Amino acid sequence: MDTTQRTDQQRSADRRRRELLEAADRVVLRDGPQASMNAIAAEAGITKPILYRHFGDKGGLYAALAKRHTDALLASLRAALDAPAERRERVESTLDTYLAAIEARPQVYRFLMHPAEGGQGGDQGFDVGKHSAPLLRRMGEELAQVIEERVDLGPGSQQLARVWGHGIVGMMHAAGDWWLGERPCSRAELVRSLADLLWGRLAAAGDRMGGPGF
Amino acid sequence: MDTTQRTDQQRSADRRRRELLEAADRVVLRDGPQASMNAIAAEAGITKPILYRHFGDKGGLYAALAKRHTDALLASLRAALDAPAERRERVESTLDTYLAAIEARPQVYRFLMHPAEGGQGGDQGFDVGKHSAPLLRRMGEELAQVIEERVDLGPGSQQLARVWGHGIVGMMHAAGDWWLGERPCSRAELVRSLADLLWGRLAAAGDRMGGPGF
DNA sequence: GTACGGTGTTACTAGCGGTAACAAGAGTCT
DNA sequence: AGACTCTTGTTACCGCTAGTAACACCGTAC
Repeated sequence: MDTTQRTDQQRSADRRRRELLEAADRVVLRDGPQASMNAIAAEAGITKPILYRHFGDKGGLYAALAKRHTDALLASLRAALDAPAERRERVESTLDTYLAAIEARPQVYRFLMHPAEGGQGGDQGFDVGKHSAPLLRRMGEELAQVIEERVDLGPGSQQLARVWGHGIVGMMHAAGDWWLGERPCSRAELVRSLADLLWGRLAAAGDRMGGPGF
Repeated sequence: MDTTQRTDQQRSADRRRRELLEAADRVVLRDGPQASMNAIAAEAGITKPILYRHFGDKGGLYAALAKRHTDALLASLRAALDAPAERRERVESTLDTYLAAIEARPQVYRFLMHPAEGGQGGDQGFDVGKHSAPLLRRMGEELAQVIEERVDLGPGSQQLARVWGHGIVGMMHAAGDWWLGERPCSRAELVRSLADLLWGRLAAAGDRMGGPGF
């Protein structure tokens, strides 16, 4: 009686929540990250207070929205990361997966990473500053875990793996961001270049002028 | 007559501008990145429209503010980057310079990188999203130029250098951000770990379980 | 019937970025 | 002297935002 009622209501609420998130998604993808709560509510065919009842505040809505995309992206990355292949191949495949994702849906990516970039109007966009870090952090921790599991780094391996995880994710992120804006080369070339960097080609290359003393 | 007059006025305007920027700096460092134009104007002892006459809009003020810090940081980095030392030493020194800077003035750093992170109030903070990229971009391009000048990368070196420049800067940034938040190790250890990563230790390390086939 | 929990609305607050309109001082030209 | 202009400063406003309070409706349980 009470239980079935409750579950029914809960289900209904969950479905509604999903609908609202999808509406928010549409608006954000259309209007850019500075989409207002009013606009999202209108797109969902309702008014603001309902949105606030479901998500608390704008940050809550954003967090829910970001979690969806982040989870999806992380799942893809995990697949590439855990593939039964050689390390170099796995690294390249992971890089490529990430870059393909941001290439395929740049607006989603920009929304997750850069709060209010597009649009000429006011700048009260989503306060993604508080949340973009968590995305990068999650990716960094995930990668760190995989590194620690699969690579033999000797003593201090856990700490080293975490540094590397966050570092590599940052490299991927920044390079991808720059590449997405300028498109100076193909995705494959970018992947190769980054993998080369991780493979120590910087250390292996010779100096261009004079000796190391100058 | 006209010229001296003009230069006088220009000088006065420049001085005023600098005063305003210093006031803005104080407010941003005190109130966090969500400092309002009103608050900055009040700190400077004036009212909003003057601020707008000097900087156009909030983005302009932020850009001016960011340029000061960015220029200072870039100058330090250039010094470390151009030092007459071996490559590994130069890399470590540059990493350390950057990390020391963000360690010494985390509030400035957070302001430059993360728009509205602190504070519990409204989220109409500085719209740094539009401008944090430029900082990373500038660092990336700078590093790319140094790499291209000093490292012999064979054909396609320019493009490779740019990819690496942005990638390394991103690595430094993300790792530094994470490190600043968690402080899991000393600065020196972090520097060493990152340099090791760039030196190909990831590629050189052995697998932990099974062969590369699993 | 009536009380109730959920869904929805309208109407509002407080604060933001940004601007128009106006006032006052200082130097300049006639 | 008086009018003209330029800079510096103000007050008062606009339109927008996030977020909230208060009220209305509707199906169900007793």
